[in-house]
Amino acid sequence: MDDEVVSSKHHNLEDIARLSGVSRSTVSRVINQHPNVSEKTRQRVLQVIDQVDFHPNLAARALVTQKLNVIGILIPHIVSKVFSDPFFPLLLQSITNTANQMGYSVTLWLTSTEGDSDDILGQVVNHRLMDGLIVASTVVDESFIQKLDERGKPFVIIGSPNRLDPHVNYVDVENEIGGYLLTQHMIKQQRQRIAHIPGLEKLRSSRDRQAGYLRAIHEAGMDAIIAPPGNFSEEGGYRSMQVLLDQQVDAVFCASDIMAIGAMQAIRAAGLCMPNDIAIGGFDDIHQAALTNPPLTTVHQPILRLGEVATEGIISILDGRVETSFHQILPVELIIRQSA
Amino acid sequence: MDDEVVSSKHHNLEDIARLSGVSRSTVSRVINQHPNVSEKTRQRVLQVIDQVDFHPNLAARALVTQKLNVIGILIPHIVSKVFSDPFFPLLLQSITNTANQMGYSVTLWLTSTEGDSDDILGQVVNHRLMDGLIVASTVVDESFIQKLDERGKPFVIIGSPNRLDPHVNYVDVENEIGGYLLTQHMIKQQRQRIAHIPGLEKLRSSRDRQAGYLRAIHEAGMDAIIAPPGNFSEEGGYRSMQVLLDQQVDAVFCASDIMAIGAMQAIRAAGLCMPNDIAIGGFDDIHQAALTNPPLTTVHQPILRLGEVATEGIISILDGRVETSFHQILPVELIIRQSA
DNA sequence: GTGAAAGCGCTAACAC
DNA sequence: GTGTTAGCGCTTTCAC
Repeated sequence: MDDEVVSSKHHNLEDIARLSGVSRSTVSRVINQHPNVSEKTRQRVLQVIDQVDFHPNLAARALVTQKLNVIGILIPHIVSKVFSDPFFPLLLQSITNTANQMGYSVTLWLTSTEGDSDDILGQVVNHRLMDGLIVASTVVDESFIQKLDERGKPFVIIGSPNRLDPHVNYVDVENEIGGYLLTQHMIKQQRQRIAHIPGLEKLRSSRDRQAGYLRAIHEAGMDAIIAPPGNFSEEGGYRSMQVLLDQQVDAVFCASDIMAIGAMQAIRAAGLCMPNDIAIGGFDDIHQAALTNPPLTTVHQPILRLGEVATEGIISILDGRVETSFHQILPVELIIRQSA
Repeated sequence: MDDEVVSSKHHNLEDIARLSGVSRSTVSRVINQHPNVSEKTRQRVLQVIDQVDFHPNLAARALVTQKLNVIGILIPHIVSKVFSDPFFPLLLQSITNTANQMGYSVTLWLTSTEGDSDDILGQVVNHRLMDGLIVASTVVDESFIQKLDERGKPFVIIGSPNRLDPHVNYVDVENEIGGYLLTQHMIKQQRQRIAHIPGLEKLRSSRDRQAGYLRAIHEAGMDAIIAPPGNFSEEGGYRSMQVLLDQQVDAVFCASDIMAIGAMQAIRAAGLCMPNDIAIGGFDDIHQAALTNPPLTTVHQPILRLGEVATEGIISILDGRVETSFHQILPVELIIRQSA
């Protein structure tokens, strides 16, 4: 009857308790590192746990603690398109790594912003298998943010929300300053007609970069030249640049490196030379930016750090280590290479 | 005492039962669509559920059913590097979309294959908040597969495992055939010195594509010319191509489109013309392949379908609708454009 | 420092 | 067709 049956089923606290000659509660205390356990019993229990390779049932724990140690990442985008930009992959990587290191696992939600999105957003908001949420990029409409709020599910936004609600948590980079710095750099280089290729009208990050461009242009008393948005894609950058080629520009600030790469192709296709005929600048400082010909002058944004800060932020909130809302704006840096 | 208290806490089955004047079990039956409920009570209960916006606690359900409706995706890579290729983003998208549609959510694990990987792999294997796992790409060593097996956690591999175990589930594409078709196409075009740029030695998909290349070359009685592996990166393709430029090749089959794009840059930088001087072919048929100059001849692989099949596969297993192991090899297609 | 017992919210076997 | 009841595996008072 006291067989040492090695069943294929998972062990539970009761098993460990029996095998180490203590009660369930004591085993629980050991696992949760409660102080009130004698060193001797702790060792004995730990040894049994190790021996049978026991891992507690997290669903059962969640049922009583009301906490799963799971965060969600929501990317509300037609991702196949956006993923041609390394921004999201890098973000995913830093979020999952940071979360895993802090003992959290990560649930991924990729939704398009159109069509059946309501269903999926509802699915996300009401999903009971997450403690909190990181929302990456803010094409999300206000109603979604409000739904999250009503559900009482903590969340942090990467990128600033369109309407700045003081109690909404977010992490962002200095988009406006980045646009300003790069444009200013072009002005200092005596460029006469400096154009801008925006990303996506409805994205705040895109609008902020454009605002920085405009500030520098106006400070210098120059005329703004704004191309059609390039949708943050290589082809988009190519097409927007084609439009600009008719307008005798001698410098272009693109709202992303990927668009800058597209624009460079258009410039080369037109038989023009960089940076002599046209200077070009990007934003992001993705890996490829250093490998273009000529190497791309751009604004570095700390993508990995963005994910880290967002993750640490949401986890602080979930662990109750932070009560106020937090807004963090990470610094950018002008990287001067040869394209401008 | 019978206050209609609208508390901010979550409702539970008991609440719904009370509000609709039935027992917990009946509510449970309604939610789980059991047949034995009268239409009248069903409607009443559904109305209450809708009214208070009730969503069952999945952790509690999991505790009794032993099933969470969660699958994990494991990508065992230094992802920042691999993600420059749109393969994984597309895969992620199709897996999450398919899973969500089937009522599953998806947990993401990105691990590097080096350093602390043991810890994370252990974390993944022992994580109790997943029913099954999709392992994307097989740099995973045998010991990991064995661990999964021991844990009894069902899994399916995308890409063939290095050692073909008949009871291991996997989904793959016709890598060998793709390599064969493209090489054969170059042979038909009278190319004399056809080289190959492999991806990553330890990846089976890479080796299979190379095997297809070799089969076609040998059938034609030609000499094989194998460049150093390009690591599936654009720079890698560039560098491998530089090596080939010294060897008077007139055609190159690259194991991925991204490497082909890098190779094209090297060819252009050498002042050579495509396809006249050198024909070039890729593998994947990523979006950018149609936009290169000249447009890239390549082998189309159904990436989205790969994710769908893998997801449907693991879910069939989890839902007990399939008892035998399954191996599916999806067809590829030669896409002839202008580069070869 | 340790154990007994209650209960988290749900499902399912069993009674009626 | 519906209600009662016994757990699923864990944490957490409360005794001792």
